[in-house]
Amino acid sequence: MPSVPVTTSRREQILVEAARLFARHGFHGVSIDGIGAAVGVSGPALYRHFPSKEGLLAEMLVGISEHLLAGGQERAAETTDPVELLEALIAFHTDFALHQPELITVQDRDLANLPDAARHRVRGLQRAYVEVWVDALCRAGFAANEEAARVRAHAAFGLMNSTPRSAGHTRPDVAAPLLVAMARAALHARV
Amino acid sequence: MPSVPVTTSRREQILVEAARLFARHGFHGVSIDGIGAAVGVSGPALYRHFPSKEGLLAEMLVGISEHLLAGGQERAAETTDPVELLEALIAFHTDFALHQPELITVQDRDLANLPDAARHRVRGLQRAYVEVWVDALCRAGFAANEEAARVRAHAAFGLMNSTPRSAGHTRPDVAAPLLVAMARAALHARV
DNA sequence: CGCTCACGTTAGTGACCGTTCACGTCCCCT
DNA sequence: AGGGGACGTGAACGGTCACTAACGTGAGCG
Repeated sequence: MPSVPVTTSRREQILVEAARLFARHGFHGVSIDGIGAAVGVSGPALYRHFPSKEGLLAEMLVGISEHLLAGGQERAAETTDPVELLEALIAFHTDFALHQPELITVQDRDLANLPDAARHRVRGLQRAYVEVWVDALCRAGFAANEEAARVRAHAAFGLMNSTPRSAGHTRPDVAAPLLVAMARAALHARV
Repeated sequence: MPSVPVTTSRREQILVEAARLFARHGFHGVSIDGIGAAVGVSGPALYRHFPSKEGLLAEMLVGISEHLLAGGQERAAETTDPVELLEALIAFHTDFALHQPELITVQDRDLANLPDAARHRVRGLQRAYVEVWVDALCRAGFAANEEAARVRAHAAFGLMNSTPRSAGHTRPDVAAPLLVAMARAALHARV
């Protein structure tokens, strides 16, 4: 019983291939026909599955934000000790960044291309995810105040999300412990 | 005698405003007319100063890469001790990222939109800049091999380049020491 | 003065692209 | 059997946009 469904629906195929293309060429650098071709159908067939090109992007980015927030909240619910929680958050986020580099890339490059409603939705989810980190950082005593905690959290994201830049050259199993150690050291660092 | 020229040429105006617009909306999300309007002329006047929209982007990205490489090589020439050199590189890069967040954003988001020749040029310059860091990291004993050093360097860039995400909310003079301390800790971290 | 050249302007033009339309096909369900 | 819905196709449409063309203007200068 595999953790990934054996029969990948057309919808999911489209989402996966679109993510790859968006990551490589940017939202506006990819055409509807291009996405269709990548999944073996052509052109306007996408409109059987998504309301528009922007709607496709919206589903992608909302999905990512929800996944991250859910993972963060799950760890926060399981772990009371803030230092331990940070450790779990680092492991979770690093794992995601290493296994889904395209999603990471699209997430912070093409947010601006979302229609207003979806963009606000994603921003809200992202803010909530950041708050999980900020709360842990404050409770752990690693940040003087929330502003500093936010800077630290974003810096850690930047660090862990660097994988799309150095991956391809590097196997995930060698990069992972390195990134985890670096993120931990950065978050613990006294200024 | 100001360090910034009093009379900003039209060319420079265009480069500055285009950087702001590209950072906010992405290369394909900004029209020639939009750039013109931002500098008070309209539309195709740009072609008096740049051969094409892609040429404008090329000049921008090549300029950034050259600036970073020059700064890195300068520090490397002045400093023999590798740990000290890393300190200088961190200060240099953090300062750039904090004061030019738009350039940082465009640099790693719109590389793919360059024509082939310019893109290879920029990639070469970036590689050379990374090599300055990799060399220092290896000599300092902070990385087991060049592969690990490259991962570390990219992770540090991601950390320092996070400023566009958390800036706007945060004054540079409070973020700077924090980012420097985090980058140092991350680079020194034992795995 | 009159030539030139740097710098603008407005009005096209051709290409691309998101989206819609009219139509076909195959499977499922009563 | 047959009807309907899910899914796909190719053709057309409308808008946007990079880029070009034709033209204007004013400053430097012999």
